[in-house]
Amino acid sequence: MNRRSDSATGDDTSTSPLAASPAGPAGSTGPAGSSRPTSRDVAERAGVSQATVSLVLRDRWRGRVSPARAEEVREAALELGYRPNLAARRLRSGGTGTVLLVVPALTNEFFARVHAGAAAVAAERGMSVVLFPSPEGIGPAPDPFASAGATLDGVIASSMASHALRALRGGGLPLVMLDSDPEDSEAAATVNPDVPEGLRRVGRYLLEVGHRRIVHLAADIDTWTFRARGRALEAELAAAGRSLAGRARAVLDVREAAVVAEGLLSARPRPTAVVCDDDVLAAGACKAARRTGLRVPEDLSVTGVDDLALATAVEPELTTVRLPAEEMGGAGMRALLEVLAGGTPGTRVLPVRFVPRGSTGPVPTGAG
Amino acid sequence: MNRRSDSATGDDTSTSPLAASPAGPAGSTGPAGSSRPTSRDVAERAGVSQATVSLVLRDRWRGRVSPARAEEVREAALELGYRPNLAARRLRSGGTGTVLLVVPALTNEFFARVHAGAAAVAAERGMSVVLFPSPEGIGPAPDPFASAGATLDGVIASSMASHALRALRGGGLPLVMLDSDPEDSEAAATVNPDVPEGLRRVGRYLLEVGHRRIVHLAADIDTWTFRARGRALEAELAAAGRSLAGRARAVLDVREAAVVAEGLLSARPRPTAVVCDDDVLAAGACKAARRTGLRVPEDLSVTGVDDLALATAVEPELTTVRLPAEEMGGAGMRALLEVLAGGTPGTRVLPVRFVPRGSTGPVPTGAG
DNA sequence: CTGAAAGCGCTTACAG
DNA sequence: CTGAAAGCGCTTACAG
Repeated sequence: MNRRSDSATGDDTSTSPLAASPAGPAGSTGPAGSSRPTSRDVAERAGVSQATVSLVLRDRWRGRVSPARAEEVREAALELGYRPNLAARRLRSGGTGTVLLVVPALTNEFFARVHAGAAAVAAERGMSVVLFPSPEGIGPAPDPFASAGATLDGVIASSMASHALRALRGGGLPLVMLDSDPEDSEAAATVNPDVPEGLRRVGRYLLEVGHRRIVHLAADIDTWTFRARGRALEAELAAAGRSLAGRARAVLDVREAAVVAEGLLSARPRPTAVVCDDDVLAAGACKAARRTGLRVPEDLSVTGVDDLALATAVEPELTTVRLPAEEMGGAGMRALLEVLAGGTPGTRVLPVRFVPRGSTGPVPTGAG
Repeated sequence: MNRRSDSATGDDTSTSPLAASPAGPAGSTGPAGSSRPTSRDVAERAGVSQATVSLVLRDRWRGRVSPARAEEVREAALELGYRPNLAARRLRSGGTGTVLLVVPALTNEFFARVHAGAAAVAAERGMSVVLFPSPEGIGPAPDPFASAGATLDGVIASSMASHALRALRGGGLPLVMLDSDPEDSEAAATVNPDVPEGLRRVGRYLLEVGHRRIVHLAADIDTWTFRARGRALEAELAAAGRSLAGRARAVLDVREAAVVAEGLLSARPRPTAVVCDDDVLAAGACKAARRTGLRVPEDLSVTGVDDLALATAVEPELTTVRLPAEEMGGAGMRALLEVLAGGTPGTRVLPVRFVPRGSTGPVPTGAG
C-alpha cells in the first residue's frame, strides 16, 4: 500500500501554468520564466512550422513530411518535454474529450472496476470519463446528459434495461453498450462478458459433483445480463436431462437475499445447491444457510458471479464466476473511440473465469 | 439497479458537435444546422457583447453590469440552452481542468469512494479528476505526473506515507492531502477523518461490555492514519488504567490477516476481543476465529474500520467505524479548488460513525 | 456601466 | 514535401 518515492522529479510537473516554474529549457519564445513549451517552441527548435509539428506528433505525417524531419521534430519535442495542450486541441478539433459512463449503481464494486478500466484507456488518449450518478432510490432519474455538466463526445452504458437504453439513444450520441443485449441494436458497439458460458460452467460443475436438486437465486432485475444467466443455467441442466428444482428472485442486497434464500431452503426435499446470479446474493444465501442450521459446503453448495472482494472475505470463500470488469470498461472505451473515428467495432465477447472455492463441494451423502 | 427512462429528452444532448443536430433555436450565427450555441449567440440574442455574457455567466458582473442586463443575459442563455465550451474556457484561462488523485490502491473500495466523492464535486465545477494508477507490486512507481498524461492543475493525495508525499511535493503543484499527517506541512490543505475518535469509541465500547484482554490487529503499513489508530486505541485503554494484551501486524489481505490473527489468538490467556485497523483485517480475524474453533461474538469480539461492503456480507456482520470516504473526496476537491482560487483552507476533520453490529458482544462468561 | 480587440495553443484546409 | 494563415470559443485587460 506504500508508494515508492523515486522518480517523481517533476520535470513535467513544474511546467504547470499554476506552479512557479523554473525557466524552461531552451527554445522558449515568451518572456523569461515562461511556462510550458508549446508546439511553436518545438517547431522553432526543430526548424519547421507548427503544422509540421502537429502532423508528426499526431502521427499523420507519412507521405507528407520526410522521415528525417519527422525524427527531428520528435527529438525536439522530447528535449523540451513538450506535451500538447489538451484544451487547445479539443477546442480546435471540436470534440469535448469527455465520455459519459452510465451505470446502474456507482457504489457497486463491479461498476467501479468497469469505470477504472474505461478511465485508464481514456487517460491514454487524453479523454476523460464522467460517471453518471446513480439515481437509485432518489426519485426519477435526472437527465443524464444535463447532469454530466460538460457536453459529451459519446456514451458508454453498462448493464442497462432496454427502456433505459432507449432514453440514452435519444441523445443522438455515439453509444457503446456493455453487458447488454447485443440484439438491442441501438448501440454502435457492444462489449459483453461471456456470462452464459460462466453459468453453464457452474451448472456442469455442480452436476459433475453429484448435485441434483439445484435452485436458482436470481437477481430481481430485468436486464439482459440476468436473463442470460438464468437461461444459460437452465440450458445446461436441460442438456443433462435435468431441470431447476426452484427459483426465487431478490434485489442485490445481502440481507434481502438472505430472507429470500431462506424460503428457497425451506423446500422439501431440500435443495443441495444454490446457484446465485451474483456474489452479493451468494453471501445472502450463505447467511440463510447458517440461520437454517445448514453448513456450507457440507450440507449446501453456494455459487456466485462477479468475484467481488467479499467473495474471499466470507467464510467459506465463494465459488464464483469472475467477470472481466476492467477489461470490459477498457474494451468499451476503445470501441467508442473507434466509433468516434468512423469505425464500426460491432460486438465483442470477453471470456469469464470459473473460480472454484470453498463454498461448493460434492453432494451431501444420503441426498440427491 | 434499473434506471428510469423518463426525462432524457436530449435537449442538451442533441447539441454535440458529433451528433447530427436539428437546427438550433433562433439566434445562431453560423450556417443552417449549426451546432451548439456559443457565448456569441447569447450576446447577440441579449443585445450585449460577448464580454458581458462572460461576466454575467461567471457571476462576476456585480458593479460592472446592470442587474436588468444581467437578467436578460441569463434569460437568453437559458432560452438557447447555452453551455460554455470548457475547452475554450480552459485554454483561455490557462488551467488544465484536471486534478490528479493519488491513492495507494485503486482496487480498494475505500479509495473508490474517495474518488467518487472527488469526481462528483469536480464535475460540478467543470473539472475532471485523473486517478494515478496503483503501482502495487508492479515495480518502481512510475512518475505520477508523467502517467497522468494531461498536465495538471493540482494534486489530491490520500493515505500516503510521508516519503511519498515528499515526491509529490516535488511537482510544485498545489497539493491537498487526505487521511494524512496534518503536521506534514507539505500540503496546502488537509482533510482527515476523525479516526482517533473512532478507535477511542471502539475501545470505550469494548471496555464497557467487560472486555479486558483486548488485542490489536494492526495494518502493516507505515502511514499516519494507521499510526493514529493504534495510538488512539492505546490512549483509550490507558485512560481506563488498562493496556493492550497484544498486537500483531498484517498487510490488508483477508488470508494473510487470518494467518496473523491465528497467532494472536493462540496467546494464553486467550484474548476476548480483537480490534482491527480495517474491515479486511477484521474479516481475516473472523476466519482465524472460525479455524481456531472460536465463535464470534460469543467467544471473541471483532471490530473493523471503514464499513466496506464486506462488513455486512460476512456472518456475523462486522462492528466497525464508518469512514466518510465520499465526503473526504468531496471536501478534498473543494479545498483544492479553494487553493487554486488563492485561498488557504487549512485542516479539516470529518466525523466518523461507530456502527455496532453482530461481531461484538459482552465478554464471555468466566473470562476477563 | 459596456464594447471592441487580442490571444490562449492547437489543427486544418490551402497555397506553394 | 512544407509553411503561412485562419479560427475553434472563450476571458481579460483596455478604452470608452
